[in-house]
Amino acid sequence: MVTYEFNRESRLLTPGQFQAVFSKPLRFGSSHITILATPNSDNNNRLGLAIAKKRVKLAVQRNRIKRQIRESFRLNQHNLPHIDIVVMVKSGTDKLENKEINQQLEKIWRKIIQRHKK
RNA sequence: CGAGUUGACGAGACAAUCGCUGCUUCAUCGUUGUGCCUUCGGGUAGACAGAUGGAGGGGAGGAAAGUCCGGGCUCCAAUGAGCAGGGUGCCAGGUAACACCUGGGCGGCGUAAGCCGACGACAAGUGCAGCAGAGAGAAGACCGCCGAUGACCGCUUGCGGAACAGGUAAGGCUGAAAGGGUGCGGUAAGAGCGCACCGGAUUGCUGGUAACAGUAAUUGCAGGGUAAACUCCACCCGGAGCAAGACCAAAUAGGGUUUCAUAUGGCGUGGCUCGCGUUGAAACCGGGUAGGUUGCUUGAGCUAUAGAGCGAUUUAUAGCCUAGACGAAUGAUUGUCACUUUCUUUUUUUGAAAAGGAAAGAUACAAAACCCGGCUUAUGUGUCAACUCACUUA
Repeated sequence: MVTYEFNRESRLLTPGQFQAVFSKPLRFGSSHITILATPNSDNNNRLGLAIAKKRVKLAVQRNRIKRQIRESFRLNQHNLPHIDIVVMVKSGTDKLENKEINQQLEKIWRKIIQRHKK
């Protein structure tokens, strides 16, 4: 079933859920973005964002990056296996344009899908 | 038309597709909660929760920022007063309050519109001031001026000389600052020594609510600066914050009460005895973690009209509801237009300007986190209004 929805069930909400991902992650990365992933027991993919104030200083830039990640996740989630994901960001990401962020994310989604098939 | 000042408004627009989050409404479901009925088996309802789907409508700012002031609200503590500590500081008004705003005064800047100012007191006590300079606080003879008077030398015996005693703050030098300023008189030279004007101080009068201003008389001038130095004076201030606070409340562990069961008991240690340790079931109660709900947006609110006031502001009436998220929504992509920058073409041309085309552009600063009133800082730029100066024309 192809869905483009993104509601509260598609998000990591509590510190416990975040800890579960941090404790035994599979790492995927690109030059500016790191993704931690763990298989989950639900029928959903769930997304969590960890955009540190230390890495991206302005609130406006943090919001922009979060929205780009969410949008990309929303459009690609039907291809992914059932996993929990935490996206982290490195310094300098606020200098990237929306298109560049998207390209990096799509690369990572492909990596995850390949890994899953094996 | 050019240069500028002040104030107000705006903060890209529209469309398509895919989404996020509240609200309203419609349809369907109803195995759950809930309501009603009950012969306690269940039946029934669709008001409210809930689920699914559809439709409509709302969804960041002028600074949301910095968290620098002031309040509301909440809890804690409270009878008042004082001390400590902190804050404010020309006057009057506005306000819930303020360090804010308005009007006024004074001082400074600007040709002007206008802008800027912690702008009480050195009276009491204590402190601070490098270098330079003769002297830095009831000052000071370094250069200079004088040498009338007294002493000295010369003689023409009342004049000259020299500069010893001494006089002198007008001039020079030093410094951020040298003990009122300018002019005339005066004098040996000078000096508020005398006078005129200006300034200051004291006292009175006039105007003003006041800050203050004006004016008259008196007084030769009253002994510097610094209080974002301690200090003094006047006034103000209890503490902590929405992670405040209120409510519901799992799982696991533990607490209390009651009832039942029962103790020469059971279990553990141990070969056994003694000894030591430990204790079953049910109901109820309170505390309370995770989590959830609330606080949470109707408010010192906004708009219009009328009245009061120079104004800040305020009064009355009418209308309106305008974000409430919580690992944190308000978006993404594409297209057209607008805007900015760059390049280029044509026309007129001294420079340059106008029109057209193309390319590029997270389109300035920056995003709510309980809510208001301010301040400060950031901000590509656009529109409008009032005013000032200069130039041209009449």
